[in-house]
Amino acid sequence: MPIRLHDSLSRELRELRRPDPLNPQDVFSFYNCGPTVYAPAHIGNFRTFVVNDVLRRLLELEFGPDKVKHVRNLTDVDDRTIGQSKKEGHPLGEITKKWTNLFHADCDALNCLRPHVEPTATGHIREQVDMIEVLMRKGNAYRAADGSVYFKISSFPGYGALSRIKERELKVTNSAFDSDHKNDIGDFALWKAFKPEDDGDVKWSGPDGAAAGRPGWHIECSAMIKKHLGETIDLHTGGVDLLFPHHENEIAQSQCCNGTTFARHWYHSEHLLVEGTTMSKSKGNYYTLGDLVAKGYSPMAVRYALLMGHPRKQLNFTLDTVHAAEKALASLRAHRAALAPAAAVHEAFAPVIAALQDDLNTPAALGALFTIINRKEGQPDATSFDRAMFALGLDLTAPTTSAKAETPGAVTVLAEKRWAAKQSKDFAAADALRKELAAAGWSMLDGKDGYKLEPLKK
RNA sequence: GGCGCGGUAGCCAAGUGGUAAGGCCGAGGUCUGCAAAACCUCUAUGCGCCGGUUCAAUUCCGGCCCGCGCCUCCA
Repeated sequence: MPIRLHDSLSRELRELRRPDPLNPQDVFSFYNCGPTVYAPAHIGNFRTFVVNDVLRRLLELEFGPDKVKHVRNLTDVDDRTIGQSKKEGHPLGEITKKWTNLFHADCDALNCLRPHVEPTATGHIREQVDMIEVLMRKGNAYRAADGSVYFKISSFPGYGALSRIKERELKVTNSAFDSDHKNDIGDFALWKAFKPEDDGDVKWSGPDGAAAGRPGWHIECSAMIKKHLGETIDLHTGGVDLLFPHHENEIAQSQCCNGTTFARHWYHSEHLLVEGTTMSKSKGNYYTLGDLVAKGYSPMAVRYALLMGHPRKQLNFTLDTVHAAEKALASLRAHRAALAPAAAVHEAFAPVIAALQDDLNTPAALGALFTIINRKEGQPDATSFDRAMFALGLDLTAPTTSAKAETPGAVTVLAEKRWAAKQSKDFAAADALRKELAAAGWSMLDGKDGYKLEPLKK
């Protein structure tokens, strides 16, 4: 069954290209815009990366693990990274390394497969400069008075196709425009001239005829895609917010530079909302993975929660959502353990994969999963179940409560006392101690030969 | 103002021109000193509102109301 995916450019459901099975060199090229490493990524960011991870897994299942090349970049130089570097008083490279490490740890905890290549903007300055020089030679870019280089959108007739920018009335506040050096409000920076007051010591020598400085944001993706995946790629993805201007600008740069179609297929995942609105620190609804883990939720439950909504619809994330996810996951673990190796029904969980192949319908896939599990007749096969788990990226062996909070000594004392009371059948005392533990925020789970302590949720 | 998306049970959320998946919560039950877990059963005569098309609409069309996102560097 082919994978059908919504294409942001044509706005239609289209089949993904299948690599030529007769040509071993032919692989499906997949680029996913990655994070800017200047702060911890929040769960909204991770929604996009988790959705893309499901896509990656689906592509591997469908085409074969060696027939997919997945590239995701790290933006390690821009206003925000430089700003953070100045704020913390550490070199840019040190700052971006720190946040890259956390990003990787979070991705691992969320069971996201590592991309095959994870290029950085600072690692590809030469490639970016090369492209800018080509664009200048071809008349698609010009040098501004301060030595910056801008892309001239009027030189690219196809500009705006992705975002339908021409049909918009730009809400223009001219203040930003006036302080710039561009000829047209829509022109964007390919190369930004060095400004000592803003940029600290971050600069590279620029394209011929331009000042020293650093690349603009959009060019990095164009350059890294060209280097690692080629001039035309099969699939380019990201969050909806990247549609304009980022992806629009990438198309303009790449197509003017290379003279070829940039991406055959575009896919954008929608935003995550928290308690019905966008995340922001001031609203107190801004969550990182670490925040949720600190509240006692497991990363796998967060992943599950992020898959509970259709990727192309805004998903309203609440703590109840993660709680529901945690419970659902526990149920899946129990069912997996009960599956017999010898199965009566093979490929029982194929509908789960089918739902994903139909425009990455993750909530329908999860629904199908439980529908099959709840069926009374027939014993489904574990192999098929595991395949579905792989596609969704749900690792049922992952710890249920990660990074368990330290148990306070006083709580341990109470627990020991209660266990002793229980062993001596003094149930009244045991119950009283259970209440004390609950008051302290802990729950005691009795086992046959011992107990476990868990912090109460929320 | 422009572009786009959405309004389905207490919460989250699929879906279909023929009468509403699934998860959570809740209720009842089995089991267990208690709790937890597990298992069983139940939980939307209705899918924002008003019209229209149709034998039949939550699903198509029109209008209205409400919410959300984007509109130059935010996944």
